[in-house]
Amino acid sequence: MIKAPRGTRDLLPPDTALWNFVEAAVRDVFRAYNFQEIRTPIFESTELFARGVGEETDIVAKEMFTWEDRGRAESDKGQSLTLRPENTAGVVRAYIEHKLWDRGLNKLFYIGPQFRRERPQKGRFRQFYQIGAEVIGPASAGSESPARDAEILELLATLLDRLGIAGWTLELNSIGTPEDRVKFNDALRQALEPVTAQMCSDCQRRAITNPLRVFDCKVPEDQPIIEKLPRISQFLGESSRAHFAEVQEILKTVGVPFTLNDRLVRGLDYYTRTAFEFTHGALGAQNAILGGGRYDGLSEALGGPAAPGIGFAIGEDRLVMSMTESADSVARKPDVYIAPLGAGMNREAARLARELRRHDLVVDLGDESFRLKKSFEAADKMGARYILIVGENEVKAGAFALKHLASGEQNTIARGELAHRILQP
RNA sequence: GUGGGAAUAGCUCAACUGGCAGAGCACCGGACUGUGGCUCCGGCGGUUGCGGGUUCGAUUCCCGUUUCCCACCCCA
Repeated sequence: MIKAPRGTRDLLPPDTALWNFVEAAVRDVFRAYNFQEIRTPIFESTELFARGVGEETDIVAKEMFTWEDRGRAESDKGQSLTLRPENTAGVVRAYIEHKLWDRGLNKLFYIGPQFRRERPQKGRFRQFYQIGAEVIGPASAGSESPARDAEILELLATLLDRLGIAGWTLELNSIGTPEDRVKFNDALRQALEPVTAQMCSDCQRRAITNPLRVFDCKVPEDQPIIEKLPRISQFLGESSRAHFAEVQEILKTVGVPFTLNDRLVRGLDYYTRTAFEFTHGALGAQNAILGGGRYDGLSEALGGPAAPGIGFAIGEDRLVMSMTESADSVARKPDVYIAPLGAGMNREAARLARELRRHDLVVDLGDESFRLKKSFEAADKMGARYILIVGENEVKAGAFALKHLASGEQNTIARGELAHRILQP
């Protein structure tokens, strides 16, 4: 039997109803904040991710689905393409390619699949779905303002609350400008030098390759050492410090709770200043439900003009997992199930179904070969509100037996009255 | 990529130290000719993930492999 490839899965009904419910709510919230949708290709030049996300990141170094395209001619080498492992780089590429700075501040959102060649576990898939947004534009359009950071965070709090996700935590940090980070990195390396030997093997490796990641260490024995290391907050320049303070002030003003976490670092190279993560307890080790931050230098790194930006990506799979809403409760059930009874009744049923559907009713129907009992069982199973019996007697009389399944109340209703009657709750 | 656990009917799970592969739910039919849910009766459903090995005999033991789960790495 051919199965879905490792780390991929089918989303089946009724789960798809829950996904659509989430996406509809998301679109609704984005609309309120004047975000507009963007759709970028599902694969891009490998170079985009190498330059945008960073050669040294795990994502680029070992988690991409990459292949060599064929050239136009036999002799052409063809270019290296990659299934997108995230969507920010693609959006910024589109920003540059279509000169979107002419539109001032761009507030864009996307919903779609991303691909990473990781080992699957709970809440982690090789094809997973992200809901994300990017606010990007020239600084003159206000793209750099702490008001944008706060707006994004407030939007996210609104969205999670709206979806009924209880118990989320917003963790917030500023990782400064690249210049701030250079100073911090130097200090960190200096502080680590004498103590590295006492730390776990992972930390010894991190101390050399990416000292920031030492803060991710979960080994208990290392914690006292880590506690004494310098923090990024001590190295923030005046502008980063003021920017971060204002973000916090706005959040307090609008009443979005957050906790400062100066050990929060982001894995992608393009992040600057504000960095954040929303976590949820019900997700096991993959407790990050969404993450994001500022990327003021990304556009330039991709060969575009200066275009500060901030964005986030929600793991839709994880978001759905942390919801308490059941898929069944959000699925729209048929208003009426039509039961044709006896030879020739499929035609009458089809005519009635067409009429009722024009009134925006959800209509399903059986088959004239079904015994009535079977039609009732089918109507019950799909959760229909009414069953409408279409037999010879009804057609002759021009009035039909309409039964409310929950109450058992049954009436004979004239054809012209049916839609009106069913529309009532 | 590293370490550990698991895989038996559509789903959730049984099957003693190796001895005829089962239950509940679901599905189909009947009891009940045009009236459902409840009940009762019957039926369908399996290469025990896949491939090898040991054995008279393997769901059970061994090896390999695939997938899932848990953790690490990292991230959404």
